[in-house]
Amino acid sequence: MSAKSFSDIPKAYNPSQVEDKWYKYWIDNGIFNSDIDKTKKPYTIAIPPPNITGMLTMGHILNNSLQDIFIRTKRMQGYNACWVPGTDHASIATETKVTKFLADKQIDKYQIGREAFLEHCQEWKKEYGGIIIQQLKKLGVSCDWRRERFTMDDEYYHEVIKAFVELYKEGKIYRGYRMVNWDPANKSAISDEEVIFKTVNGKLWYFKYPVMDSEEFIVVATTRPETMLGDTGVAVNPNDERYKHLIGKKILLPIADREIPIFADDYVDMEFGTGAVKVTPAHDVNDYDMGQRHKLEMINIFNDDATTNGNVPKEFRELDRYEVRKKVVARLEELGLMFKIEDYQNKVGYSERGNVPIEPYLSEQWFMKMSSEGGSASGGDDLVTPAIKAVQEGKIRFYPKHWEKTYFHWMEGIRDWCISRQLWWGHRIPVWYCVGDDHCNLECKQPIVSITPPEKCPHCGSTNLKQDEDVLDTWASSWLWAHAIFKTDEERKYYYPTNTLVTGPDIIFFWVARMIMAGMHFMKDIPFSDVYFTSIIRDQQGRKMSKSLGNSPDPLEVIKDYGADALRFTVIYLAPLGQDVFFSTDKCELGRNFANKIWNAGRFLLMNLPDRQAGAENIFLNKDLKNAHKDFADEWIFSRLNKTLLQLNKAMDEFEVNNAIKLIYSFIWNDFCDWYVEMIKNRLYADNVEVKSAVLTRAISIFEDALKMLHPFMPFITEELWQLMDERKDGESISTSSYPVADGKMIKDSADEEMDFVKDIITAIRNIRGEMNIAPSKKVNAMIKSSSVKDYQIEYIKKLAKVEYLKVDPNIQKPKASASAVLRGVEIFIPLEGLIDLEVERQKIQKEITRLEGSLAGIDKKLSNEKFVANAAPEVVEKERAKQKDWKENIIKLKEILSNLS
RNA sequence: GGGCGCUUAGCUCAGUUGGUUUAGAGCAUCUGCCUUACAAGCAGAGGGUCCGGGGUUCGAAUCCCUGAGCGCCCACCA
Repeated sequence: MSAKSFSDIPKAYNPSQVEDKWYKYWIDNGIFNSDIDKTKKPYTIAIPPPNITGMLTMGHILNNSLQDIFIRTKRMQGYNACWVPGTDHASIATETKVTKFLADKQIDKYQIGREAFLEHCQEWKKEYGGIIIQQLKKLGVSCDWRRERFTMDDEYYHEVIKAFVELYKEGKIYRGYRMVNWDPANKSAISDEEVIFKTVNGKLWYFKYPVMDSEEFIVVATTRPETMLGDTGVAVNPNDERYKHLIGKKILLPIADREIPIFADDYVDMEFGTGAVKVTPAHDVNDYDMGQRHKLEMINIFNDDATTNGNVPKEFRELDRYEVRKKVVARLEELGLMFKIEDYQNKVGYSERGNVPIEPYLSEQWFMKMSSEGGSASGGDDLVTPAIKAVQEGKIRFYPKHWEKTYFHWMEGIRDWCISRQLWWGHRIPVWYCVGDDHCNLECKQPIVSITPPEKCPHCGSTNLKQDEDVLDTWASSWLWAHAIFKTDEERKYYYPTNTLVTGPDIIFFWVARMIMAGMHFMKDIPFSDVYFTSIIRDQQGRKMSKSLGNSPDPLEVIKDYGADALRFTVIYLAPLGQDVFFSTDKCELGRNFANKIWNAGRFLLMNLPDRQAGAENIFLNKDLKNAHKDFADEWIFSRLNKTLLQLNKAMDEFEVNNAIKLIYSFIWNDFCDWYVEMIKNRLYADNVEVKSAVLTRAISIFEDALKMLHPFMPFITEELWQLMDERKDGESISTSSYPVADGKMIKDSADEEMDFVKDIITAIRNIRGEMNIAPSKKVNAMIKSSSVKDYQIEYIKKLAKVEYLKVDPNIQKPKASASAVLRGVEIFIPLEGLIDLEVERQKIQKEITRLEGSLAGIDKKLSNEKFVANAAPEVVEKERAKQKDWKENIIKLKEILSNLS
């Protein structure tokens, strides 16, 4: 780096010029790369792989900023930091998108067929799949890009298939004809977790079903009239007196003209509706269960797209389910069988991706067994038990902790996972069927499960084999992410388990829980030790930011306007652990302003360096002088620096990242800029050359430490300034510089105390100036009646409070027509002949006396309470006594001032 | 129907195992300033029944009970 001259450095920080330059520098110098290095401890993060359909959202910004903060901090602290990036093929999400994309071009997925469709998907992935990765780079994330993974890479694909075969052999994967959640838009089964329940305003229809051989009707209520075409029974509660006489009788189902039984089942709630339930075993989960219990006929009335099939009367066939609903209702009305219709609010399950109501649907699917028979309590050889234990035993910690409850609750009530999808984009299920020759026997019906395609049927020898058409649920591949991203055993041994997982609580079931299961099962170890659940980013109205609502600002635009550092800072600053965040773009001013503040602090230091500006005074840096010529201000800033570091480490250990950044913010802005920089100016502009060198060297050293502490949060500006602060070698970076280590010995209460005293005096004088509307450019004279103000403190007070002549003397007489303040046993007078309004001053002092007397009364009461003195900790009582004494003295002094005020 | 979280200044939030006391910060508001790092800034000021009601305690924003409001998750009520 060649030194820049001060005149090159603009007054306002301009991020766009800086960010791309340093990102390229980091990549070119391999700063983010990680390889096995047994001399170093690894610190590993596996990125939650964004979908290839994804665009960068504010959620990604928060999530990836956090990961980058963790990984950069550890990298600087000497760990072998490895952040593996990648993307998820997102089976159903991508297939939905590509299908729609093709449909817009009048291309039908089913017409072109599987192979052609998959080619389109690959093309689509090539075109759009990398966008989000490119966008992430703008944020400054320090991933090892050489390690980029995709869930359908060859090695990863193989890993997924291997896991399937393994689990099948262990009996943990099975095939079954079951009722599943059917997405008619995608014509595929989906898992329970992919069903989103929405409250909809619907109706409750009451039908009259005629009881056979009787004049009676039985009235049933339903939210889905169309399913009556598949009814095969009517259920009542066995204890329901109203219907007891009908149990065992039959009903002639209207329209379908089918005879169906009336039976009793405990499931029926007598209070709801009429207490009689129409039962459609093929299209409702509860009805299915009842159907099983009572051996009812199952009549499937729908095709895979939720249109009616041949099992309904002719005129009702091949119609959309909502069309049929209208027709059924109309017909029942015609027949005089409509009893009544009520408005009714109920919850309807929607397909997450298809965004249409799901249909409970009977079909042949693959399932993964989650807990052993009889629940998870009984055994250890299932997937769930070790995963529960890992969290229970604290091997995996959740932040915030309360998510553990949600996790346990779900894990304990877990049901088998439907992992097959009637889709094409994804990992095709490694199962083949013999579709045989003449000599085929019954055994040939057994599926052939194999990692590689079998050549022939092991039973009949036929080579006429057909692979299962289905692909796996996307989460049945991403659940292996934590280990499958590492290709060799050696790498797995070194990097696995990963350390911190940063993800949203919305995928705790989809992904986090299943990754834990996969880790415990396949690796016999946890996949990560800490899980940080991010906040949800909401807009100003409190709505979740989402693509569909269009209320999420484009992060790239925000980065363009405010800078990546400002965006990162703002999002982290606003996001406390476990709380939602209300974000709006203009809040980024917070981060931008902070960046500018740091920028100018750096500028100030740089402009005093001789080699940065021709003709500047000769202040040479001399690292040997870093601790020379220290006074209380220096002691204080070191004390503050080290205290901040300790608090920062603690906050980071507890994943309180927003507290961490607030600590840094406050140290840089309030301590360093507001006070320390102002205080060193006296010495910087004084005569002693060595003192000047010492002061500037020290200030720069402290500033560099602050830059390092800030670097994980705001990587670009800190790199830029760090590079400017000193001559750096080629390839050197703040990213790989050593992180400051806290030194408890540097924390000195005496320095803090002395500084507070001086600050209070300065603030009191500034306060008077403010109230008297004295321009900052105008100096005043001041007197301090005290014996405790030290000579060396006087220059600071004069400088920072803009005092021309400052007289300190324990025997000072208050001059007439002066404003005054009393604090810490010190009286301050500012003579303001002609400027002061005595009445206003009198009121001000009186107000202060009243306030102090109020406080004093409280403390008097407290201290005269024997129980307090007896029970409270001695140091607390001591503190109260000290306060009491201090306030009493102040009151006396103020009263004296008041009486002499003329 | 269960579970979880939240409620503190106009807004967004801090507030450690109860005790620096006058409950803090940023934004917003008001006042004065282009003071030679920074107007994206500096120096000041005002602004609060800590959601309501009980209780424990010498002492509660903080712990317990209870009520209200908001948000989220889970659950098969036709």
